[in-house]
Amino acid sequence: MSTIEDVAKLAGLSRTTVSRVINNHPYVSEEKRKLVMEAMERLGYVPNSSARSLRSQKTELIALFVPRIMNPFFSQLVESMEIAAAEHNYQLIICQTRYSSEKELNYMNLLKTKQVDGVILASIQNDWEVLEPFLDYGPIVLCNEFDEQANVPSVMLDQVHGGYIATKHLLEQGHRRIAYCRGSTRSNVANHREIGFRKALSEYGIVFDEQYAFRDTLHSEDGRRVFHRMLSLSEPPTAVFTGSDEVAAGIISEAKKHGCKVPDHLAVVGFDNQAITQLMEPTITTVHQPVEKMAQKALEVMIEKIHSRTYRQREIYKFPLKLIIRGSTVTNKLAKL
Amino acid sequence: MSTIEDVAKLAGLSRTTVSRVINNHPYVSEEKRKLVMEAMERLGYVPNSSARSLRSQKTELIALFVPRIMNPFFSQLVESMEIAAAEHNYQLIICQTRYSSEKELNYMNLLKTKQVDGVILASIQNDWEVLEPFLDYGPIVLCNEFDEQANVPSVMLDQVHGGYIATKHLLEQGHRRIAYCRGSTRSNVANHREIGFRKALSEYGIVFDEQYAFRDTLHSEDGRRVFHRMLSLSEPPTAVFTGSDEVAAGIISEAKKHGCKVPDHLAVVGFDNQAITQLMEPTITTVHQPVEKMAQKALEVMIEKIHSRTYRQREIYKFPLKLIIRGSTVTNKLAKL
DNA sequence: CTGTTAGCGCTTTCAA
DNA sequence: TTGAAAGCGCTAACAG
Repeated sequence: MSTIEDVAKLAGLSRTTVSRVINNHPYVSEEKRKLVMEAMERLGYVPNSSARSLRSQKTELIALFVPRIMNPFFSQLVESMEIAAAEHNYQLIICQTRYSSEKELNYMNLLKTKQVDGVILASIQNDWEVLEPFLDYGPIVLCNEFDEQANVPSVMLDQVHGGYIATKHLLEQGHRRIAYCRGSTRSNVANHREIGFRKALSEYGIVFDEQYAFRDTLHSEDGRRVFHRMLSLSEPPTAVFTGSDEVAAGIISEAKKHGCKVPDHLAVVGFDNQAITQLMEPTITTVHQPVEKMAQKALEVMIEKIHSRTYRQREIYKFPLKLIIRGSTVTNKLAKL
Repeated sequence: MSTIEDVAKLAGLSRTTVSRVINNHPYVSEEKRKLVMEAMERLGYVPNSSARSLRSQKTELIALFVPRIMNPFFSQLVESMEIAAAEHNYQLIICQTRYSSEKELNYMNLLKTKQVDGVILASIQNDWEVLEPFLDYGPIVLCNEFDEQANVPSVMLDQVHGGYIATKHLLEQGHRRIAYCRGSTRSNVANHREIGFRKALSEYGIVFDEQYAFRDTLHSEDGRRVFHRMLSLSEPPTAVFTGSDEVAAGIISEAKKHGCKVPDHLAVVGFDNQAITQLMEPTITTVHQPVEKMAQKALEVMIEKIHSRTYRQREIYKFPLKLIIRGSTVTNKLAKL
């Protein structure tokens, strides 16, 4: 394991000069540069990153917080973020909070102990006042999630609009009794979608009926459960807006199993535009989210913050969502038009 | 940003004593320990991890190489591995090779530069002789993947058996013209499955017909493509064994679209037991892989290697696979028995 | 253009 | 049971 000292000796120069070559500093003669390069080559020298970090107070590491990776939305976010990070010579440390505020808080220590240069939160499990003090130690950027109180940059999607266009689509198809499935109760993403949902309803003079609301639906199994609960209502809904394609797929699968036709008896809208939407029968109407763009932007903003060292500034970057109409809300004939 | 020095001063003690308290060393009087704890508390002190790493030559970081995260199999692997790592107080750095040997090689420098304590390869893009020299810098453990040449631990699944039981199941259903879809051409995982596939065929006296082989099938779109290519054969297969549930789902979706009944006209076996297998209609017969167990074991082995510092030792840990029979290979009536 | 020197914050001998 | 001091490998004033 050779050090900068070894290289310096072999090249017959000082550590400083070697360091200058490594970091592409100016004021090194071409001659000495060559000497250093050769010595590095001969020794198979690579700078020790702990030493570098200690000295420069930079780790080139960013922590990304997600509830869990298996959720396809977050898989995609992690994938896009890792690619973006690599392009900027940063590495990504993955932290799964598993929806636990305790775990989240624990992972926040990565910032305090200087293990990472910054934290990107794609999920928030604690109140902002709990997280805020960590800004003393490094930048925090919100990605996908959003918090009213947070005095940091947020890169997000227009979830209000997402909820709105999905619901409006169902209303335009003539539906009036529309059920609503959302994920985590504390997420602002879900809150915003609900606002859009209600806005569309109210434009059609419909008052939202709480019996049609289902909270904490995350997986296909939840969808199956919801289907049965909807059926058991005195006036079952004719359409349902869900917060995820998996839930939508669960509802559709269970509906078909019980002879309930989609979309004729029950129209279903998903969210995320995952692969499954094109594999189910009928294919699933859904809302496409520009995850890749969001991830890239969040990473750029993070890097900018790391350099500028101004962490407590609220900035909002919002990307649009797009409704993709497929078979689960319109009959095949129409879908093919 | 307080340092160990600040704590020492406030407590009226030496850095050494503070360090002893931090690291739970013996020979610290209860009285001084309290003093130190209080001082740390008052200052909100947390040890700087770069300094620690530099001094102790440990980062508590492990790099996990995967081709890409979006693939549900690897999502699950990453998820399980992160949980296992967290339990052992290690963090995971994610490296997506995107099937590129160059990117893989580039990421290997994390080991050389001491940014991580070890590398877990869940995918191999370079010949072993290229990777081997990195063992001078730290441990490498193979997880899921396997290489004949590699003189390091491998934690793997019995893919030969997986290919065998899946194929045997199809043979038992009476199929004789069985097509075969596999993923990446250089993966040993796929090679092993193919060995199992051929073994089952030969037990039934069938010589594998290369026209039934489809390579590099990864996504549902590939499945759709394969379906059409199978149809165009003079003697189309009556069953197909695939290397992934996504490909299987693509085949099934396309088959249904063209009035081909599954499993009556075409039986399909997937691999991975992903969520989609229970959502498709028919549900998909597949092979379950104990990903979580494998991930845990790989992590344990890695930690053991980090401590023992003996990296060049071949050890094989193999976990069994299980066939899960569903609707895509047996008619509904039978499936319900 | 190059070298000397002083740390970054921590752990660990060694001596008391 | 405690502390002084050395040094992990690197970068960046500063001086020349």
